[in-house]
Amino acid sequence: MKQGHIFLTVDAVVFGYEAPDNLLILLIKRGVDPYKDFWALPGGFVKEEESLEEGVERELQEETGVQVDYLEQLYSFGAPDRDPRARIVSVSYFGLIKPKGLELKPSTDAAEAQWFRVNKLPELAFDHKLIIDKAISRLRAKITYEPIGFELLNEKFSFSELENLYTTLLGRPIDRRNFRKKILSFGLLEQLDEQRKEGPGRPASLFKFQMSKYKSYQKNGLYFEL
Amino acid sequence: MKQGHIFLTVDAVVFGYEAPDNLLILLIKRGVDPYKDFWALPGGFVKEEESLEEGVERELQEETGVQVDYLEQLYSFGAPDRDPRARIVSVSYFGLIKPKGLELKPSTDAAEAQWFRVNKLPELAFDHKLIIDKAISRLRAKITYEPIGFELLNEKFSFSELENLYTTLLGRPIDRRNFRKKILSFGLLEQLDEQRKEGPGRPASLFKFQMSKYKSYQKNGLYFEL
DNA sequence: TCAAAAGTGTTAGAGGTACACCCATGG
DNA sequence: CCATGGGTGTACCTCTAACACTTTTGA
Repeated sequence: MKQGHIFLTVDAVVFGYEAPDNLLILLIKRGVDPYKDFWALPGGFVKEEESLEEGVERELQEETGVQVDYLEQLYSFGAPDRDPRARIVSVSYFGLIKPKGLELKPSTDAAEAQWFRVNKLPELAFDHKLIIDKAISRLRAKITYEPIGFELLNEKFSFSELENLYTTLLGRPIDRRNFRKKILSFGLLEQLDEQRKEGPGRPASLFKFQMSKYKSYQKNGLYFEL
Repeated sequence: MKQGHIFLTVDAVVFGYEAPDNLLILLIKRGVDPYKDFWALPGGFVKEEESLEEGVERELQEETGVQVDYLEQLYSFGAPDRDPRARIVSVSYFGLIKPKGLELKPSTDAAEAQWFRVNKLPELAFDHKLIIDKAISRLRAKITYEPIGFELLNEKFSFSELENLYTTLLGRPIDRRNFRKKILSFGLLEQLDEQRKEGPGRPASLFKFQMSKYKSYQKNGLYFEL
């Protein structure tokens, strides 16, 4: 089996959402060269017996203590010069995490782990900026045709939270009435007998996304679209 | 730099189209174990100094003699047991080729290279069936929102060729008038002063897809959609 | 009673979908 | 003149997009 020394890592772009308009990304501060003290995506080498997904989840757990609520493969980056040490190909993943999982408990590798606002990112190690840009595009595109936005909200949420999330992600205003109509027309939300009263104003009814219903609809060819 | 021995390959799912209703995939017959004499996707190990794309294109050239007209990354497959020899991660690519490039001239590795109809595929080596299924899904989805179908037709084509292609890929009938109206409404086709007369019937006007126009529209946020 | 956020319907226009006949050519 | 495939227009209906006032609560 011939092959030059090509190494394989996995990296994760994990998004969080902070009401009302902050999209967050989880980064770690590198403790070693190259790019010592630069911020970088969590990730690392895959173990020989674990799947790529298991590798990402393990690295995330080790470096930041978080567990994602949603994970999918994003893209593989393999430019020959992307890492100064050696030829390293990174299979990158795209993760989403609900607000209640946002606390960080870094343990092993990472000197620090921290959430950054997407529009206030620090300078990044390697080609991680490129990876993040791709992840943001994917997120923006994907929320218009798959109901993944719910993975950025807690299980119970109000319509205005959902609306703020979409406004933030799409970067443009949304008509509240049309939005509510459209979302409700999918029949995928369960309205709870519960309201949230915080701050001033009328209390908001809380809803729950019915994932199981979505999955069964999906098989029968239902489409979720904007 | 710790890491178990993980190897990296690239594989390509290359599609061709044969009028009026055959979608083709390019396969090679394996000359060595494991899976000796099974059909498999063209691909192989990446050289240390070449990019992943260069690797795919080189392997394709070596094994089948074809040059793709379109290439994009598909997905990376990395289940620990996908190759019986060792842990091998495959970064798979998705290629399209115009009809005039369909002739095969296998040269180095491959005992044979051959086009197969998608609905008459042989048993495949490794997890290549899985990769192909993913590629077909991607192709089906993508032709509805990006003008990649043109990469499966020669530069000059008639509307009925385009219509047959879409019918084949989508697996459902298309209304000729609505289809023509929609496609023309994008303003991306140039009608040539040329017709094709073959077989019986009225000669068909030929068209050309204006890629450069598409790319400049794209920057200004135009959408191509079904 | 005021401020703040939640909740609610209608209308005009655009776009999608369904549908059938004439045209140009070769044999 | 017949067979074969190419080319064309209209009407309905659905879905989208625009738009403003009332309700509920806490202070």
